[in-house]
Amino acid sequence: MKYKLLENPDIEETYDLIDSGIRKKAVINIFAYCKVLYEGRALSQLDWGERFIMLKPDGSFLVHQERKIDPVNWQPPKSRHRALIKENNLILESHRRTPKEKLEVEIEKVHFASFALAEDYQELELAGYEKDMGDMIIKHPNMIEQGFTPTAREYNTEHGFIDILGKDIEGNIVVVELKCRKAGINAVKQIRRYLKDFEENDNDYLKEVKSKKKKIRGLLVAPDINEDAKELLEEEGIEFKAVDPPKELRSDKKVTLDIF
Amino acid sequence: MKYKLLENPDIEETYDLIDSGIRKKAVINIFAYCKVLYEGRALSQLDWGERFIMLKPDGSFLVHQERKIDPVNWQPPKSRHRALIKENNLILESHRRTPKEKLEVEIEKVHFASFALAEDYQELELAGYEKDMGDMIIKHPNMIEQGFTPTAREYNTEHGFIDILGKDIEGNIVVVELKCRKAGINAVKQIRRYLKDFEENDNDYLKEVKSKKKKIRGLLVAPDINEDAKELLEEEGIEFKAVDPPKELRSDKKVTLDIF
DNA sequence: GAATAAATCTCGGCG
DNA sequence: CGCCGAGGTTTATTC
Repeated sequence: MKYKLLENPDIEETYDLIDSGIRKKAVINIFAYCKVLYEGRALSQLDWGERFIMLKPDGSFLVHQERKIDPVNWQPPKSRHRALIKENNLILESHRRTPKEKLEVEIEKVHFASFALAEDYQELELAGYEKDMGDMIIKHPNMIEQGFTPTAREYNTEHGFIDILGKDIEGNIVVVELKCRKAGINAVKQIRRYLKDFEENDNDYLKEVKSKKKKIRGLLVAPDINEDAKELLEEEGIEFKAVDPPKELRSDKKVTLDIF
Repeated sequence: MKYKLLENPDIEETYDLIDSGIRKKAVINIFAYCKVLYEGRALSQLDWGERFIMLKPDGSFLVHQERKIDPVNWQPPKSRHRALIKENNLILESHRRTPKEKLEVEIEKVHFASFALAEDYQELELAGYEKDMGDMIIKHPNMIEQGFTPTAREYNTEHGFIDILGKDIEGNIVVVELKCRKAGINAVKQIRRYLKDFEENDNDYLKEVKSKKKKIRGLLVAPDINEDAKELLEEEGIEFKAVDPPKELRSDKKVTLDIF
């Protein structure tokens, strides 16, 4: 189930929704009449009122009022949430170890609530960065590996653009994803998604692969990779090549929209 | 209508919901497959993916992914939003003048969308602040006015706690609201709400007022007050008394939960 | 883990 | 409008 939406649910229905939402690692959204208590790096209280509550699968917890960009109360990623029913009210608790802090939301009435599994493989790309790295690799394809030949740039798939598409020395297709900073797990998920899209969609490359018995390789190119990403990488048979971004990367440049 | 909730709406239904939500000054929440472009203090693009979008009536605009407490893209308060339909996709635009910046969200598919008018009269109360001011006034009630006598602290009403309840020299009831910083319009709304709650609910104070033909006065106590607040204050017949918070306010103190 | 630096920092206050 | 300072800053990087 991709999402679930409840209008005017009672406390128990909401409890079940939150509980299953947390287990599914979904994003939970609630509009409710509530009261908030925070104890940790500071101590604060927010009396009864109607707010928007968001629980994210990374352990973030947000309570938004109808003003401001920042939440009025929150808990950072990696916090642990749980729900419980006390005296016919719903209590949402979020804890963190270091520093020790606790957020407690008491809910009296829920207007609507939902959980949703968001498919999102994209990271925000600030202008200029990946672009510079791509330029460098198009210019010097041997940086990636001996005999690599780029065939397309920003190749469109259903879920976004493959940074560089190319062939290796044996004629296998290579799907290259560039990151100018240490690659995280999302970069690997992104390549995995592209490989899937690529294999599911008919295209000239795919015909060639099938007819000539060639492989499709996934290759992540970044200055470094973190532990989580490395694990998934090996699990998925995706490769990694350490490449530092060009040095002028950090220089201030005038960027305009036309680079897209 | 307090809120409206649409499941799996088409682009035009969503457009109508957003349009009326903005006019009603409601908070709008959307879960959708979208793409984001930002141009302003920086330049960024976020390719297609499923995200949570929130538009607030103060002009804030948030795009949340399923990680982090900060939005991946946003626009600050006082931005101007509008929706339009282009080639069967829904476009949400948000502009700001100084600095000039623009956020553009292109939406292809909406899973669910809502607007909601949140009743919320409370501001976050950080421990120690109002408390210190209250202590000072309980100790020296003449600071507020000659002959003022506190009768209750944190007096409970339906919509929160009245900071100090007391009597003036003529025996009229005084509802006192404390702010340790410059009071805004919300402080006045809060007193107005308390006065209403107080008058609607039976209690001993109210009986006394009725039997002895006394008045109920609203009094805002803060170091200063802004123009908006002053206007509403006079309109509502609520009074204001300038009082600076105690100087030790900023000192680090050990605070515990029992102060609430 | 702690320490450090950047951020479309945000938010409030004051001139 | 601007600058300045604080924040439960958050976030990523380095050690």
